[in-house]
Amino acid sequence: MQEGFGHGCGCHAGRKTRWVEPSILYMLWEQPRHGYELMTDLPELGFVATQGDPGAIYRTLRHLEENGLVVSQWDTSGTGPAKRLYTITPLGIENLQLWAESLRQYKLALDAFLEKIDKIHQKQWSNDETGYTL
Amino acid sequence: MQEGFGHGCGCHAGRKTRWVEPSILYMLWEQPRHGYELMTDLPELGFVATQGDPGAIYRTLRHLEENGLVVSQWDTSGTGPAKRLYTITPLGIENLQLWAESLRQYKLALDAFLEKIDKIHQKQWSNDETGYTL
DNA sequence: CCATATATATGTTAATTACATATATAAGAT
DNA sequence: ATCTTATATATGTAATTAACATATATATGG
Repeated sequence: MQEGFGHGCGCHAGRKTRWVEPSILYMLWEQPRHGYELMTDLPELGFVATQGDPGAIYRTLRHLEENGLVVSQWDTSGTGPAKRLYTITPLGIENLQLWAESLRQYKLALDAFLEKIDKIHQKQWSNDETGYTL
Repeated sequence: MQEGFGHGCGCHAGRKTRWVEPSILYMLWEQPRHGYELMTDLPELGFVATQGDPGAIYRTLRHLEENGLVVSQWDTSGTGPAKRLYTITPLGIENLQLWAESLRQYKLALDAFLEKIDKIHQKQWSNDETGYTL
């Protein structure tokens, strides 16, 4: 099936853009962390909901490390199994700034679109040419 | 290869979220149009860049029609080959309003994230603990 | 020694993006 | 006549992301 929609009627209910990559970079820019910490703390960022999707975290971290945007070292202190402590690199910070720029551009487009889309309600209630109601 | 990135260094340069579906629904809410018109006019919306990607338009239109959000009729008037004229349905308008809501939620998260991410520049220039410069 | 919390990692499917190309009709130029 | 161009719709496919499920391993507490 090709849904990702909700009510079986084809209506929109849940496409998401989580921006996992810039979110992780930002958290690591604040301070070095390990994967599990990122997984639990990212939702607090208010931007990504990665709870129950640890795959997104660890795959992204490995991708970032392959490209030199973060580095990791094993941390055997503390309780529980060994953890990788990830640290952002200078290249990673540059990359995060690129993300910031492109997200700002993105915001401009989104704001413009929302302003247009706001007209729907107005017209819908004031001028019902179509003859159907919601 | 797994890039989609720019400089061969793994840095961000181009992930896009075009929101083709709500954009098409909005254009059809303004007035009935045919596919080619959508393809050429959508970039003016400032949100999607679908020039050179007609596939996105026609596949989305068929998907929308399958789910009853738009209907089409052949238009043989005018010059050139016959064209399908697409019209949004009441269900499509409801769907567009769902999109509007979720995009507004999305905007809130994006704004919050951008506010945080703005701190990068400040800290980078004022307090260079790391010892490297950009 | 068993359940639980911590921690990392892999696998799979679906959806979207991005790009390329195929098909067909009509108008205008040579 | 036919060649090029503009119009118009449609299909194919690879790459990326999202979404979900599951596997592996270590330490702690009962």
